[in-house]
Amino acid sequence: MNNYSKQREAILDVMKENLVHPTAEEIYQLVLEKEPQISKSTVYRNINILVELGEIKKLNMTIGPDRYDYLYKEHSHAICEKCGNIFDFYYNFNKDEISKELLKQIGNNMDINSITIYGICEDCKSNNKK
Amino acid sequence: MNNYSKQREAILDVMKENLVHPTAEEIYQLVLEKEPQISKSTVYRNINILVELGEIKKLNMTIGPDRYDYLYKEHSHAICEKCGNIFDFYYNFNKDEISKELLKQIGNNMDINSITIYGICEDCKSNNKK
DNA sequence: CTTAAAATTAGGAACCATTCCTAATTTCGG
DNA sequence: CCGAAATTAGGAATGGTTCCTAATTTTAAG
Repeated sequence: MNNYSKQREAILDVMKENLVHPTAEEIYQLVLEKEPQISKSTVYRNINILVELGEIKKLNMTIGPDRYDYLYKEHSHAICEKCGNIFDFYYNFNKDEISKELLKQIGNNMDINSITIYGICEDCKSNNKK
Repeated sequence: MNNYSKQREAILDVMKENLVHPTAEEIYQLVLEKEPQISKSTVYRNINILVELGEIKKLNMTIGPDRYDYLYKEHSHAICEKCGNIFDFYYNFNKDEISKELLKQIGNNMDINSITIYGICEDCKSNNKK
């Protein structure tokens, strides 16, 4: 099972130890502490491989660079479109019913990977300097 | 009310006429037909202004450049993380209950703007050349 | 109208995040 | 071991987007 390169292992370790939705750059900085010679392209390449393998999840941001999440436990995300803050939360979406609706409406039997809430957080509502 | 520049009007018109989730580049190409001298920076700047004003919505993609949607009617999106296809659909998410859960779990009274499903579409499941 | 201030523009440079390229190194299977 | 396959470091290249500037357009007031 452990047939990853040590660089890829180090990246996955960083993700497990930092459940804070880091950007690729932040992952790179953290991995540097374990593997000081690692290159940024290796980090990007392995992040993509880990996403492809389903080990980590890419979070699609409205602002700023993409972020990544280690899936220690199933959860959803609520993302503030103004400040980019990501909140983990649990909600029992009725995926079966949503799947059925999708099939009915779009004629496509999708596999649902995740459900994300986009909105405006409390701070951004009150700090509304516009 | 019509105190938009003609360039901004043209962009909004293009969005109303093309409910196909275009990228910024595609919007630029379409607007060129109406305003042949428009520059790409004007398109980007006005897209951002229209998003800020809530006239159009930015869709956060797992792959490829961001896409935009004119909100002719409230709907949700199901996005394929592999091919980037976007499907419009209607589902009566219980936003009040979700809001309450968010407040309880993350202690933040967010305004929910949209709920997006990320998954793998039927085609990408069967065309799985991996 | 005239005019000054404010907003917007075109065009291109700059920027940032990410991917691609290459030659060298490491890992894997037999 | 040994050859093939995978991975790496490092840097160049790319793509998408934002920023800068001087010129133009729009707006509001007189």
